[in-house]
Amino acid sequence: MASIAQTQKKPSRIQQRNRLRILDAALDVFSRNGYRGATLDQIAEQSGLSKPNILYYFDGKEDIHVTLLNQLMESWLEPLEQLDPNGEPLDEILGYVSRKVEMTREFPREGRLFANEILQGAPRMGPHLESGLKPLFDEKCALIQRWMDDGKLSPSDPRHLIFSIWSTTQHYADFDAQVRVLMAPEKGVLDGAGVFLITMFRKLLTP
Amino acid sequence: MASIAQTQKKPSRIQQRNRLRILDAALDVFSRNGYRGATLDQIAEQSGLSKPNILYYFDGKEDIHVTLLNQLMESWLEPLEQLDPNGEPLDEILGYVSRKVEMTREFPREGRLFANEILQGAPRMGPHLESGLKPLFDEKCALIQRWMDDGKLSPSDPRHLIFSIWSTTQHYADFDAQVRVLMAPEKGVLDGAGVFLITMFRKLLTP
DNA sequence: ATTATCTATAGATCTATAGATAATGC
DNA sequence: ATTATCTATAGATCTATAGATAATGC
Repeated sequence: MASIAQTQKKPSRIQQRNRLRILDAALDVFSRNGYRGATLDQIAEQSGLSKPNILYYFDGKEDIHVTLLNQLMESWLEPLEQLDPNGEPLDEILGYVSRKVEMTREFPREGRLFANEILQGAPRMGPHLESGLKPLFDEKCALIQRWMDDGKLSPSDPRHLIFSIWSTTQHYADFDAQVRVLMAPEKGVLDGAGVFLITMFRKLLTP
Repeated sequence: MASIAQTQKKPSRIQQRNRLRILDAALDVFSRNGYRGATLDQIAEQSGLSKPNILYYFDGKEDIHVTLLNQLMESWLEPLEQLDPNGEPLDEILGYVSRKVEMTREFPREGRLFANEILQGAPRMGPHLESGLKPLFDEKCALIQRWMDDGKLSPSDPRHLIFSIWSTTQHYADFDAQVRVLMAPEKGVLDGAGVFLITMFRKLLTP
């Protein structure tokens, strides 16, 4: 019962592979059922490992969850970080919208994991939001405000602008069950969404 | 142990009051923790009734949850129903946006309850979405499409338009924990949001 | 020798019920 | 008499650990 979780030898090949399998299975389970709705049994079955074996790789259910959230934060900030102060303002914002739509397409589970966490009041992510997201958010809001002051973008509140980009794009992952019912058997929902959203934000921001 | 839940005598005064207390407490608990994250203990404490007493009024945890979701569906459809085919198109849509912002302000718990349910794949609400929401959604999409065809509104996809109204307004309730971190100690966040969203949708839809 | 996995089970948490007792309305 | 509430606990579900065994790398 030499748990590896708290020691830090270099991880073996098997170890790396199994940790990845567990995290991938856990992402499925946590994003679909929320933290408390998820069970180690589900993660075990989904990953093909036994329950005790999972606890050999991680200190416990919470450890798995926290590991996922930490990874998530990084990939969540990245698209916003790419907003380039030296780029053409309208292109920069519309590019950001595009990237968010693509992330919704590629990482719907991550989006739902995040939504679950925030919906429950961000019990495990609160500090990360303060230390990681807040400074970046403030910086990019200031940048957008400058663009607006310079007349490069039609003026509005940058904070609500960013919120509306986040909410409209994430909607297609987070409320997927509802979108599916309402859009019937259609394919390419996200393509349509992308076109719509680019148009909307272009109209909003063109000076 | 004469449970009242499955019989249908006319409810006494005490009974009505206690059922309301339970439902109000349950709305708190379910909306904050999700279905599986909520416990009867929490609902009992929050409502001031004992756990067995709660099960005297309801058949079980699921019964309470389903009762809440049923009530929710009605109040959720109402603002959309009010879209008036005989009204001035732009005013109608912007009025709808306004009503949704107000609902976010007044019923944040209901919004989060709904978000939780959809996020988990709508296990208990799927049929309701099909039978209740879908027909109304289709009808109003057709109405908006007519307005666009008549040149009263700038053309775009009515379905994505409605999704974007839902997502931007609900965001302030569902992601409240995040909004709070980013908007710091500010008051009147929703007032600012309302102004922003009305402006955005006006620009999008003005022909 | 060390790393990885398994069986069995302890211990905590939760939903729900049994059965008795108190409160209320004719 | 009926309605409402309480105590006590059964039974299910879950996380986590103990302790033994199998697989792997020098």
